Amino acid sequence: MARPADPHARFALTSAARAEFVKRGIRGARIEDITAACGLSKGAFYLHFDSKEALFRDVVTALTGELERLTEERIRLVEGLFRDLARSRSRLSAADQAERVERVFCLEVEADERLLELFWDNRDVIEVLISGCQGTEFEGQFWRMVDREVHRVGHNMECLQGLGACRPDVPPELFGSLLVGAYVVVAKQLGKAKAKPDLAAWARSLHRLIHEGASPGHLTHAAPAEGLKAAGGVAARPLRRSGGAIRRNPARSSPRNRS
Amino acid sequence: MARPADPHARFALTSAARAEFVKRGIRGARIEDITAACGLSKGAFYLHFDSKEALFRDVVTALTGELERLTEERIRLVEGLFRDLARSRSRLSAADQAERVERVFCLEVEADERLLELFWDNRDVIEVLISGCQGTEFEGQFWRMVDREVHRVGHNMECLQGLGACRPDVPPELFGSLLVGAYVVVAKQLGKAKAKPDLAAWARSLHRLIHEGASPGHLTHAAPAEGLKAAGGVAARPLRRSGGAIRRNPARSSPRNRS
DNA sequence: CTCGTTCATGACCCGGCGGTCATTGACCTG
DNA sequence: CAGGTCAATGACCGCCGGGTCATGAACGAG
Repeated sequence: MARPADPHARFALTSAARAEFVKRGIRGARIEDITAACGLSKGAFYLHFDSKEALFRDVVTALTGELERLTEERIRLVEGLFRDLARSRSRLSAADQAERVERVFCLEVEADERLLELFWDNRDVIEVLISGCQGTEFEGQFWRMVDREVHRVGHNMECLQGLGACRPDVPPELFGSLLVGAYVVVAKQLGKAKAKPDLAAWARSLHRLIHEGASPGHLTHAAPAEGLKAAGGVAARPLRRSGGAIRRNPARSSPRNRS
Repeated sequence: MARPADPHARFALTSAARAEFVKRGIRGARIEDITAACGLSKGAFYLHFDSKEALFRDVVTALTGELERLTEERIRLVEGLFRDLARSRSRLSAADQAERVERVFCLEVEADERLLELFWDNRDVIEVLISGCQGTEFEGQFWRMVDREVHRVGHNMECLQGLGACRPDVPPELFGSLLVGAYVVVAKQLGKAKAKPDLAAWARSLHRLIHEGASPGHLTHAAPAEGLKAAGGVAARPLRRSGGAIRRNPARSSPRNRS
């Protein structure tokens, strides 16, 4: 009947807690600091949450849920395309096959763009998952996700190898470590970034670089792979209409901090 | 005069502390657990160290010192080669230039092999620096090193771009994030690894992959870059005599843990 | 206005751990 | 063997911070 609870309290506590977790980690954060930051008392905290960990669990669950959604979606799309390719492999012209393979790359890039947006919106939580959750139930969760992703990327590349759309002399997991590693580094950098970098351009550049390699002369080799039986198009201009993907705002793409 | 100190105590304490730090982080580790693990009392700890942090500082200083030595050595060698190249750029034949550029890659790979050995020997310390030092003076140290490395690699690639030995349409720092990111991921994986993976093969494969890209057909393009004035050789068989670098023991190269 | 309900407070309790120090006894010297 | 030194011990102290709960006050219903 009486005394309606402050409707902003829960949100205020969550925000303050996130900031405090970033600063001191989950174990290092003091509940009194969190409540003081939003003008409440320690007791008020326990009206809304059972513990620091419970609060963070809420936050992290929202993130992982969204993450899982994105991942399922991307797997659904890519696997569909792979099945499609495998089924009609003999019937499709080389050019058609190449076009489908390119669609895989586009899907991956687009999915990664969405992923990076999510990273940006939750960069504080990610920071905590990476560096600030020792001794809690969340310890290791980030790196388990990393392992999963390394594996997923590896699986994808294995499929592409089977289709002759990817060099077969590289262990698939190496692609995973490479790609995911880059994402780990930016994810960590986002935590310190002042302004939001152009994440989409970054993702496009990255995929293109991995695909084509660092050596110059990538614009000239239209030579076919043996696996795809003279597909050719994959190597040429692979990602999107791709135009200015790489080398759009070079400085902004990976923000540095400190001198 | 009397009662000589146990000569093994310091080492035993350090070892036990490292294990405990990995398990619980620096703040989470209890001094009594450390001393109990080597059959000593809490007081004994303070005979040898001022605090947990002081102990870990010793350990970490040894590692960073070695790291710095390796890095200085690699910079000295690579910069020397770059100066050499820049000075004699017009006088050298295209083939000679390409040969020098390839030497840069070899140097980098060899330096990375030594780096990975160091990672392996100190995988416990690295684990702590990554995940277990929140709230201590070591917080962020790992990621500062990562940033430095990203920058260093970026600088290298910038030099190579200037020489036409690296595609110029990629922001240099992107190479850094890519390469260093992969190292971060393995460094973390080493912490959980049961057996020592073939780190040298891994480093060779990685550099080669970044250089040549994932697309098939990398064996065929001998097309020249404009910067190096028809150098060509860089793209062909770039790293070492390279033979079986990639695809030697594919499963072992990036150890997985858990199912 | 009165009363009951729920929110909110912060003093308090308590367990855990870093760090200390009086005491013990192992070991060396003479 | 006696005396002296110093490594080693572990009981103890004090602080810190998570969690509780008696108390008070804000609010709505009647």
